[in-house]
Amino acid sequence: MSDDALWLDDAEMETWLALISLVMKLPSALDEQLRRDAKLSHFEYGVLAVLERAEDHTRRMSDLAYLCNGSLSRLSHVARRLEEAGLIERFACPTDGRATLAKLTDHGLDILAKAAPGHVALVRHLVFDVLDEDETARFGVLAKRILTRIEEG
Amino acid sequence: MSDDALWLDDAEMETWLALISLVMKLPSALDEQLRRDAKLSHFEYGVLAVLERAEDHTRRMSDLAYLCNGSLSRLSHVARRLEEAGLIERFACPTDGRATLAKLTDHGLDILAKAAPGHVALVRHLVFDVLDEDETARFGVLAKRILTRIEEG
DNA sequence: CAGGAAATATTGAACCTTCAACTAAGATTA
DNA sequence: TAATCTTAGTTGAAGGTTCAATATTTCCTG
Repeated sequence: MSDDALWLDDAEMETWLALISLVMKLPSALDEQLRRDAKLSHFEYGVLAVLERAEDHTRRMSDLAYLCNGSLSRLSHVARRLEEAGLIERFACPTDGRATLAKLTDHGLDILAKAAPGHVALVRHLVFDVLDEDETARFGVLAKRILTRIEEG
Repeated sequence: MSDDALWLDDAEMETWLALISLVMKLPSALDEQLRRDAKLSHFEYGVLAVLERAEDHTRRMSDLAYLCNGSLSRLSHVARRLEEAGLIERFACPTDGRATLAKLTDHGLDILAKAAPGHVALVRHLVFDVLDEDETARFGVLAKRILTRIEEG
């Protein structure tokens, strides 16, 4: 970690304040819409969405946690609630006795399909309606660069 | 809200996944360092940092909540804990009987000063070490544009 | 292959945030 | 100015997340 430059200059501070505000406010905005339209948190929506794209609508808990950007413990609690609500089911992995597989149920797929259009519309409204094609690409590149740093830690 | 384009194209999806991962992982990264070095959450650090820059190290609760990107209720709970820990104090506003003012104590300032270098170093490491001057400016502009949308909602 | 180390997942407790209800004070208006 | 509306803040309960401890299985090593 570079310790030389010990404070942020004005331009850096301006960008940092924008980023940190974005980071703190985007989740609430997404949660609000999903909670209202589908009684799901954004994290729960993410779990369903990842499963929907997975082979046989099934994934290992630990893979799922990674793909959903959450801890395994967090996922485990959420999975219990989703299972109780009948949106997913869990069962032992046949090839690795330690692993648990989570699978999207038909009901879960229904709920996801009902929630998705409103969610996508919001994402488009908040992000892609204000970024042109070029800006979208550049923004993604920079976000990924920061993300890589975070994941290295 | 535009309802026309109902799904994200590949480039948009790529950028969206990067952004949402960033949004979900940055807080934990910041929390971890601050928790370890100063026993503060990032939100608590933000409260102290905003007060430090305020006139007389004092601000109204509602202004503070806005500047910290949190709800007034959240701030109220956090302020109680910070007050119990002696990092801030609260007192009635002399000019508006409804308002409460929060003020950074000397002890709070000490704790903040102890936490700041590590925090800034982490921010620099995660963000500004991987963005040049031009990228920093552009990234800030785009983040602010999205932020504006969120705040309009 | 026995024993220890690492990986996978769950659980309960502690902690934090959100939500809704409530108190109190200032602003508005009839 | 009395009645009402709005603004500011706090609080307790409900719900979600983190952290540490635990159980179980697999992998590795001597």
